[in-house]
Amino acid sequence: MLSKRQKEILKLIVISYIKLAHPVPSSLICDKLKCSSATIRNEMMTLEELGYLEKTHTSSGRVPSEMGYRYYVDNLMELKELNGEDVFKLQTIFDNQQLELSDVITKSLQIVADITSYTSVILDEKSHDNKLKEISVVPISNTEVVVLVVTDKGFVEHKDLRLTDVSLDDIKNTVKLINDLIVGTPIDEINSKLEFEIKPIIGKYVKQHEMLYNAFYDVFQDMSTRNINVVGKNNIFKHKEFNEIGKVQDIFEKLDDEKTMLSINENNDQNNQSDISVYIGKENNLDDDVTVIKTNYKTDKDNGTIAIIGPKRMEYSRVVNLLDYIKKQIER
Amino acid sequence: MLSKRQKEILKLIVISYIKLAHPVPSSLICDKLKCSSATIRNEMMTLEELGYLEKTHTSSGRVPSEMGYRYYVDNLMELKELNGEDVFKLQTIFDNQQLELSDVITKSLQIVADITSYTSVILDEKSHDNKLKEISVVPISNTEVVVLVVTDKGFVEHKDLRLTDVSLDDIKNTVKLINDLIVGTPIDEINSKLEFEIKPIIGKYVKQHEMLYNAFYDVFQDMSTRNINVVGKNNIFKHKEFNEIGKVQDIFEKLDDEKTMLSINENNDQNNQSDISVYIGKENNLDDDVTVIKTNYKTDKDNGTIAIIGPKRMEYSRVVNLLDYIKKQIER
DNA sequence: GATTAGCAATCAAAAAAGAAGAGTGCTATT
DNA sequence: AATAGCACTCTTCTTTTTTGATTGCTAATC
Repeated sequence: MLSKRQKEILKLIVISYIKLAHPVPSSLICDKLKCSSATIRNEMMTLEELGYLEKTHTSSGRVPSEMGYRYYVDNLMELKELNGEDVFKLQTIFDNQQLELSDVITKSLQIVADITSYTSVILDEKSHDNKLKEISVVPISNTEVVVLVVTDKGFVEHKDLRLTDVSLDDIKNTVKLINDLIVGTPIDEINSKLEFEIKPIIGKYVKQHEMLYNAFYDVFQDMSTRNINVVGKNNIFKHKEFNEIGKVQDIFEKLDDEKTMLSINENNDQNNQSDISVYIGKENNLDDDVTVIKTNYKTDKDNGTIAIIGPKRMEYSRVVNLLDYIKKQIER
Repeated sequence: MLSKRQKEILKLIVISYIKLAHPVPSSLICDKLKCSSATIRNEMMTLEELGYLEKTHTSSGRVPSEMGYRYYVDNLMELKELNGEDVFKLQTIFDNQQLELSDVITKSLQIVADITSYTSVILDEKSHDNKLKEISVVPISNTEVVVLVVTDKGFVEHKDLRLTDVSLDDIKNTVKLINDLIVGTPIDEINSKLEFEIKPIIGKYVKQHEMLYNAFYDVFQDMSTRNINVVGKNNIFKHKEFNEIGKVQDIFEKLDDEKTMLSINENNDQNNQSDISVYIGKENNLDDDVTVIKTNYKTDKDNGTIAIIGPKRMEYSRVVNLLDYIKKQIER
């Protein structure tokens, strides 16, 4: 258990380090607390022994350890009101009634990336909980047809079919079959229905049924994959912890890697009242030198995760506030 | 006018420098030509005076100048057969009949980026020469409607409309109007027709006509913008000319900048038989340290530009060959 | 007259050495 | 328990030295 003064010192060190990006010397703390640097040094020593602080070399100031950041986030961080300017910039997005939900999310996280210099991530299940509403067929020439798939929440996907392989009638019949039999089915269950209910029937009377089946399979498959959107990647360059070319490359490659990015959504810890999770350094699967702050959102149309990635030396409270604000706004 | 031997030496220096990424010493050349290093040094001196070569410092080997690269590309480069392995990898894409054209282009340029370690760019006019084929309306709930716009070449765009603002009938009538009056119009001319032929009519009887007009305007606007697709950005990290963090950042920012990327398509020089253009260093608008090699393609569906971006020390002949091959394949 | 051998001169890059400064840990004192 | 004082450590910056690659020039050779 840390003493009150120890907490105070830890907090000041974390805050100073976030601001200055430089190991914090005892002198800097003793200015703010009314005691001498020697006293602070003693406390810093014990905080280091306890694992909350680290040194970069024997005679350097102190830097928060991951455990130190964790303690700060869990116990010391104050969530003040969101900065007025930040709110103002975001509000222009939320007030714009013209925008579709997905645009609102992207644009607001673009703004967060811009104002914080961190990197935003949006993971959404394009068609979570969407059900097939209607498939329509639009012939566009003698040799080509466009098939349009619409869900009950307004999500649309399309696919071109060439008539060299299948006849227009076969397509129309197949689509009618799908419309009759599996409209209303959730998107992620459609492909099994397609296989067991549609395929056997079209198999009988459609010549190139294999090809037709594959085309629809692809469309539905595509609809049920997750969307990954990373905004403000170039902000990575702005932080001094990533001033080494190999480091930046590493992170860029991870930001481009689907598996890694989808893993942001995985370890959902429930024990968090505000529903915003912070993963510091080794706690995330991305990179030991970054922190990921994320939250999930649910709307009647969509379901997804938004996250901010930055150096461990991140403005934790500001980012938590921003995410919280955005989450609430998009859930309205 | 360069002597035969001077050409030989320039060519060898360019090739060696491309391979070794290190100023080329006279000794390296005299191994290949049968004469002494002193002779080569003399020739190198005159080539430098003429502007084809440069030194990094007084006693360094020689590096091709931009003029040297230019001379190499215009006069010395041999376009041998495309490497069998390269062809093989690409062929798997072109042989796949299932893929849509845009996927074929993206995937083949993805492969080029992978095998060369350069960066690929695809600029396409989504709906170049596309004409409006049909607009259809799919109601998806009591409060929401999806409007689908399809062109004669199978390009699809959609837009969600909320019924809080406009009635379903108003939408249907407007769509009928558009279908009756401006189907067949090229996409990039539609918005002026929309303004002068549709807006006045709906203005009379639709309450929220402004909002409805804007919605359609947005869709068509969106359809007539150009698509920019950059593949293999992270390959930038792999070249030693970009081993400085500021340099990489610069290039990344340019690769993300629409204006800069669209400018790749601008200066079209016709005097090039093979239709493949090479812009070395200052010749391009991107960055003095890169070369851009590009070509335009035309198909019945689409019209666009593909380009490869790499260091000036680029495998010119290989890239030209690859682009030429891809261009021919997609134009089939 | 072109080519070559030989050699001093040049400069980058790497390694070593030195100087300055920031900040600590420890000890003795308040 | 808190503090003043000071030697010690280690980084960073600057300077010097060393090494090695490669050139340009001169004089000899083909």
